[in-house]
Amino acid sequence: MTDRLSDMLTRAARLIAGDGHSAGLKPVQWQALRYLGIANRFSRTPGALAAWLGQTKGTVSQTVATLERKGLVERTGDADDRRLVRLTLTEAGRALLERTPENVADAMLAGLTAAERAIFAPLLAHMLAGFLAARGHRPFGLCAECRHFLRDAERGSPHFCGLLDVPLGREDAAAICVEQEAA
Amino acid sequence: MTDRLSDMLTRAARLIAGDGHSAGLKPVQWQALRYLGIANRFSRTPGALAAWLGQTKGTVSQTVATLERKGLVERTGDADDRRLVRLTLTEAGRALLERTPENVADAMLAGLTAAERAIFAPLLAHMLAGFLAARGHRPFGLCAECRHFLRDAERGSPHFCGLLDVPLGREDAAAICVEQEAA
DNA sequence: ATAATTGGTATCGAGTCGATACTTTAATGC
DNA sequence: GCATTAAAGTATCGACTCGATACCAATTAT
Repeated sequence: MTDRLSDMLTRAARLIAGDGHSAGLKPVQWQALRYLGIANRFSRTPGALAAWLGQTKGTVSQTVATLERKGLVERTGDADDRRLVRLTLTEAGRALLERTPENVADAMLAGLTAAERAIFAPLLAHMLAGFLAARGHRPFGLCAECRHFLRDAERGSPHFCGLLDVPLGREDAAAICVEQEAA
Repeated sequence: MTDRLSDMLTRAARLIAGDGHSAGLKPVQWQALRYLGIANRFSRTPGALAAWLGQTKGTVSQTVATLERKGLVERTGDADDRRLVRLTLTEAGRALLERTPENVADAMLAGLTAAERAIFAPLLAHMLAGFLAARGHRPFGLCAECRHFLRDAERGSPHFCGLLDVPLGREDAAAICVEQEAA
């Protein structure tokens, strides 16, 4: 029997994932760029990006190289763990990201009313989280919703990460993290 | 402000659309194959496939060529309109399709209860249909749910297509059609 | 210390993908 | 009827994707 829901979902997915051939970039490159715009500083590495995109390290390495060649992303080595590569959006990258043209995902969501979105969002979240957990992939949630997140730490910085033992700025807390585990 | 729903949707889309690297095929090839398994005979052409996948004719032409080279699909010219190319799954193609391994879209949907799916399906349908209409793309619905569909035609065949002026078998009626317009 | 693990890169080959240009066949306009 | 326009496909190109394999360097386990 033909599963219409599955086919519909797959088609929608293709339309969304295949979107982004403007400005001389490819869909994955846009997604990488967008990820770097919403990930906190611990998560802006090739490895985390690979986990987010569901690709191999090798593939991501090339995508990052291309973005660097285009002057949109910068790689810098980490002083503490010298295996790590930190990725940063350049000014050009950030600028490009800000004037992103129409986006298929957003266009689709725009067709839903606020009420419908309020029903849709948790369903999608549940579906995605269940899948990721079943496959042993990282969920990538908001830092502030993590069980290692310590709100209003006493010292300097407003918050604190109990896992990495590191102070968290306001931007970090509002961003996505590879290490996130739901509270 | 970061739109978490949009990012979540995009990630899910990538995971689904990027799935299908088994059996020496690529994701698009699987999707093309699957489409040919659910499309009625009027819709099994390169053009309709391009519309379904949201790609250009040129790209699809190559994908089809690859599938033909692999012996999974056959092209035959149409006698009436000699511009048309009819695509047919070969035995090998059909067999491969039947023992398809785990599918990300299905795996995700499996995480929902029947009740959740019953809420999710119409939302997704609404979202997708709205987007397609806004962009002037074909919706691709069930033949039997088309406004040109005439149930229980008097003569030989069970049903009839008022648009193409052609009798419809039971399989056609239960399949997806490029020409479909909701009743 | 030595092994195992982790984070990344290099290279390869098949394939994707849009863009452009082109061919053949059908429909449309006088 | 015949010229024009439109439609369906294909050919070719160039940049890029993508997994696979192999590899290196730094870190962590034993």
